[in-house]
Amino acid sequence: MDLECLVCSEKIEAIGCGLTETEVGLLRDITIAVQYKPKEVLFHEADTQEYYYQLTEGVVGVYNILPSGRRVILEILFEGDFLGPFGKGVYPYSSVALTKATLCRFPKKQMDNLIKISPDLKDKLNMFQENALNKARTHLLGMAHKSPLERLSSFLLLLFNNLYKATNSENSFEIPMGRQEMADYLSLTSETVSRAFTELSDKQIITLDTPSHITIRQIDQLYAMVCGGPSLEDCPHQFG
Amino acid sequence: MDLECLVCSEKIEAIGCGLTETEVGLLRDITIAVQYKPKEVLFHEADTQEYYYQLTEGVVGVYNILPSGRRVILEILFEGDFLGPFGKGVYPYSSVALTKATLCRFPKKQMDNLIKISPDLKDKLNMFQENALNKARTHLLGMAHKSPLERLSSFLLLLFNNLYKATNSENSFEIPMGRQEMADYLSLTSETVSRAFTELSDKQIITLDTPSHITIRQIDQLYAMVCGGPSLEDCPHQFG
DNA sequence: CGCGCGGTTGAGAACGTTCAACAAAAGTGG
DNA sequence: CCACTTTTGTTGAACGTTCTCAACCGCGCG
Repeated sequence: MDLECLVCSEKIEAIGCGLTETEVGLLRDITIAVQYKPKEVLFHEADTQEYYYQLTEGVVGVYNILPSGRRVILEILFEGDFLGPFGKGVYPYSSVALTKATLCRFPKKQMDNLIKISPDLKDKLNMFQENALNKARTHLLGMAHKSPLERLSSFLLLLFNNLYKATNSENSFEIPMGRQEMADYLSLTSETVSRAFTELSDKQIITLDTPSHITIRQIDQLYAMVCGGPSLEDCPHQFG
Repeated sequence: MDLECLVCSEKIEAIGCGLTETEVGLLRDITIAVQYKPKEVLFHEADTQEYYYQLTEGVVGVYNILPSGRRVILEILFEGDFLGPFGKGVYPYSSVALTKATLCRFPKKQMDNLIKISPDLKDKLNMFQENALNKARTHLLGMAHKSPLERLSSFLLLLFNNLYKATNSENSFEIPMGRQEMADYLSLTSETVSRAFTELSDKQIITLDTPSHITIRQIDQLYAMVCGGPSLEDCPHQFG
């Protein structure tokens, strides 16, 4: 997974995004790769924006804290996903590394200037935004009138399709977060998530080797849980 | 409410969106205003895209039907909101008029061509997309771990802020849809929505003159229901 | 070795849904 | 314009499910 970020990639240099060599060089100079440990916060809601990020390795979550004190994880980001731009001024949400994560960090000010002069760069960022909109709508759909089992099933498929589909033939992988984080993403409690895991396990649909190492035994059953049909094609709205 | 659509407005001609007089003229020729009655469908999910729309009057909903047969209303559109572009190919959701509605209808093909040559037009549409993303995230936040009372309260404030805030001093207005539609938007049953209405009524926070004519008696209580504080400022994430 | 954290499991309470009856409003036809 | 029919909204009781609170387990770490 040697993913290169927007500015590191050869491609962006090749097509240029309408930027001169000098400009790309400038951006490259001020852009660094940053590393985070699990549960480290990248930025806080309502802080003034300083950076945009692109995730090159690991999994990152974006969340708000409700007045009640509850945390809602709005979106989960995977490799290649982009964080920003976010309207003007301050961050509209907080961001936390769910696993060890590597990101390319772009200073907002300079990036904004480059966006202004490069239509291609702007297009690229709009693509990311469109992607974010699709993810948000899909998630909304996934939360509406769904049981914990359905929610967890669709979540596991989301992980599987985004992280591990190509990598191994065993259909077994490490879940990149804890029960509470899944609960905050799925609008459940951690106990209910736990019960849903044992239920999927009892039904022989998955196996849990450890709480976070999972093997999918009947992926068709997982799809059926979510969509009614046994494969991805039966899910008109799910998984991008 | 004499809102003019993207192509009808003087502004777009003035700044030109990078288009020539001829091009704007062309677009205007092929763009017509269309009217819908309540519950009329503008387009169906999975149909091939033919048109984009901009809502100039009324309220429109966007929805998907789940495999279970349940309808989920993903977004509610108000005056000025734009429908499209939606990725490539087919509509990703259906769209229905909730009230009598007037929209400007743009043929997709020609519109796409104009987008290609006009950066300003593209920017405008990206603004709409950003707006849609914010709405989706706000809605997601509003559904997470919320009671029917909280959901209905935030929904009523959404309506109030989008439709009636400036228009009258009485804080009384017509709800532009039925109980079932609100239920589908709030992920509840129509019975639960009904109960939530009577509860707000019992608490003297609202008055229901008819099922759809509402007067907000204590708007601070409505805000408190949603955010904890008594005014819009206490809601960091709500209502745009 | 024992403490602490994350995860699992259980019992009870709280809440929303379901099903059903009823009431009110809107639409239809004489 | 009124009576009839249909649709929409309200209310009640029973049920099922998730949350809450609490105990317990297992693993890792000091």
